[in-house]
Amino acid sequence: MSANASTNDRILDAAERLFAEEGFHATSLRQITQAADANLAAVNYHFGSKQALLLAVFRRRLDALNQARLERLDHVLDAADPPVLEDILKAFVFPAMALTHGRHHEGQRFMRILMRAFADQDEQLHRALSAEYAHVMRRFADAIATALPGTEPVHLRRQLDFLVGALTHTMAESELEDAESIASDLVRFTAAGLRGTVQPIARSGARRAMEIAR
Amino acid sequence: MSANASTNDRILDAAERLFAEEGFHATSLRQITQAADANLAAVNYHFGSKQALLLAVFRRRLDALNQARLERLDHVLDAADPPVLEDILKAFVFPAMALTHGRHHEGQRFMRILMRAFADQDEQLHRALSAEYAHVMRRFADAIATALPGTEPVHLRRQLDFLVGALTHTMAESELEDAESIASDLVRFTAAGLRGTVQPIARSGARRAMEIAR
DNA sequence: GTCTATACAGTGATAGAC
DNA sequence: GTCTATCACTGTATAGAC
Repeated sequence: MSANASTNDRILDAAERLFAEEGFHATSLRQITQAADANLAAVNYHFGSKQALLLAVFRRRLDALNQARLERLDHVLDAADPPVLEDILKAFVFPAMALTHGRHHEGQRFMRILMRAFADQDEQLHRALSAEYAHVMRRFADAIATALPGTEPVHLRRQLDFLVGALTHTMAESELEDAESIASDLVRFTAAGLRGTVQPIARSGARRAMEIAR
Repeated sequence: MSANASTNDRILDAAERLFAEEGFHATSLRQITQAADANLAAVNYHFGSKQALLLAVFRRRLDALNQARLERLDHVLDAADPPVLEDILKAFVFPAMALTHGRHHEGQRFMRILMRAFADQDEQLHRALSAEYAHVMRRFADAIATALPGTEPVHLRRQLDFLVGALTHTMAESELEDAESIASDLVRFTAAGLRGTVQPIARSGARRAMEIAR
């Protein structure tokens, strides 16, 4: 299958596999190009640098992940109004878990790179990805605000960061046997954390109107 | 001050500073030894490898951090019986935050390396540190179980992992201006998460005895 | 455009002299 | 203990072939 693929794709596939198996820095471009049946210089030609190659590997997976999240979120928002908090959180957590435990072993590998490189490295990659998927975070924050009216936006963004941290850490850490059970725990934990720390905004006209409307 | 220190310490100081400023892989042993006024081969002589040097840098800080955590935990457990959940969580979170925002700028730098290398790299460093400080995690898990009787141990360990993930992610991410406010949010969030997801153990003799004893 | 061969400066590590 | 010299290897850049 990868034999017929373009050089670009063969390099991406080989890089993802090797990064996950050996680690980013432990993998040399010579290993990658050899596995991809390409010339050493092909990496710099197609991607610019080793760092940029890593970014491309990420993007391919994260695009799919975040699209799956948003689609699931849409379904949740269509199903109930106001939406159920737990369902929103599941829409965020479960596609990530599915990625690591799909039938393709690649996904499982991938999340280890994700977790590792999410923190590691050059600041650039991290900031690039954060900015690229900021709109996903905002859509989830908005949805949660709908499910939990009266939430202070600043605190909500922070708490979403708590969730992201817990999720990535757990996924990279756990032995991945009982991933579904862990995901459920995380959703329950986060829902309780959010419900328990709702910061009602200072009483304003809008807030009072909302109370009346209920 | 570092002029009178031993070669070993001068290397550690220089390495910590440079790792934090430039990143681990971006820092060469030649830079470190030059800054430490030592010979290139001194690193391998004193520490064995660049990786082992990083581990030594970590250990020096984490020993202090976890000792501070445990001391504060002791005070909490002495102050009230059963202890207050929030106080236990503060004992875990605040020393970490203080480390990043101490008057010494080193601390702030350090936490960025921590977060980065905690995920990155060789599995070895990560596992080594996890094992080394596992007893700290257990003491906190035990304390929380005391504050929230009826908690299922398995879920508690998981939730502590949620806290660790959220903490490291947030510390590495946040702009560190309002660290204290973030730390408070995290404690409140985690406390709510824990209280909201207490999994009472299946009613057994032990459980019933506990209820009677109260 | 796509790919290749080759060169280059810099890396971590090590063996052996002092 | 410390230092010098040296090694194999790295990511990157470029000139030129198809």
